[in-house]
Amino acid sequence: MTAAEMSGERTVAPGDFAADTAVETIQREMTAFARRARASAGRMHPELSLVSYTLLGHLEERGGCRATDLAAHYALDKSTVSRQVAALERTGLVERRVDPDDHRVQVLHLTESGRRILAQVTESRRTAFRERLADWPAEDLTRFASYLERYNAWPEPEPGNG
Amino acid sequence: MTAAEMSGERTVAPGDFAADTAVETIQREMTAFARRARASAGRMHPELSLVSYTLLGHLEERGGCRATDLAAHYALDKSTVSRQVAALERTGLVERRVDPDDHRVQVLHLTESGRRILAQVTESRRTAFRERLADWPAEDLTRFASYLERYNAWPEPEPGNG
DNA sequence: CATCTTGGTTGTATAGTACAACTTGAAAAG
DNA sequence: CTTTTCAAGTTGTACTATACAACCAAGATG
Repeated sequence: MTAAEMSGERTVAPGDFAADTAVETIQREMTAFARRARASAGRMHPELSLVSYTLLGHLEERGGCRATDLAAHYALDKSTVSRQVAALERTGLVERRVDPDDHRVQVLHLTESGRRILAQVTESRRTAFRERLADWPAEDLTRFASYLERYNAWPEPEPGNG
Repeated sequence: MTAAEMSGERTVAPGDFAADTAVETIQREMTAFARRARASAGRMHPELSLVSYTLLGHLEERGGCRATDLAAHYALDKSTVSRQVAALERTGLVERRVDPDDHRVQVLHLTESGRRILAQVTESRRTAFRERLADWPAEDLTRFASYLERYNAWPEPEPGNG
């Protein structure tokens, strides 16, 4: 056990070598993960890319929203979202309803098919994650989950909209 | 049995709801992170993409290796690596030396410039990560780091070479 | 030598992305 | 009520990362 660990919890300070190497490791591992995730998601579910999956997920969670909201939430350019949504509409997973109060706005909703596919992919992803995490002690899982939430809570700059 | 298990921690079992929601969270947060990482890395360092960065990093770590090794290590198709390396060579960050024992093989090495740029980007990434993790207790950092390593240790299928 | 294997490149196609220019409709300013 | 400004989306264009298939070149094996 390191001195840092023995002395209880401290925040990072210059010269804290254990924390330094931990930061290095986090950086390296997050990078490695990021590099792989897209391709591996694509291989797992050719029918729904990682991006489409997250967009559908947001629609389900929110019960429909505007393209602009998706762009803001996911730090994507509105043109990117426009094309993604167009593709999802073409494949019948999403439908647009013009907001009667503001004809510029198109509120996006999952279709029945969209809901079904999303559920399928969610289930299959869940299975994969479960398998991957099967040997983990429950306490480590909950800690890992909270670390990730905390890590991701950091605000990132947004393109096109920020 | 691990120390964790002895101390009352359990691995995931059906019906363990705390673990279930933790797995959900991990899935959601890893996904969110993966979606953002590339673009955010690109905004941080327009001069060196995430992929190029990791390739250079591997070259530095190994003190030079073959394109095929990079492809295997990063689960990339050899054509992808070929083009990435070609780009890195064009920008003078990498040089190739034909292996005298096997003229098919081109051993890749960082150039001085490559080493310098890599160091710069590493430093700037390190700073960003440090800032982001500044408020974390040291113990959480080391745990998070070890969770990530464990998570990433899971083998993923390789395209083109696997 | 003939064939197989290995390392690498090139042709082609696709997804995802951004930025800039544009359209359309709403809201604010005069 | 115009005119200007703003907001939501779309489209044109370009670029990166990627895969797969077809290929070439050079060793290795029969």
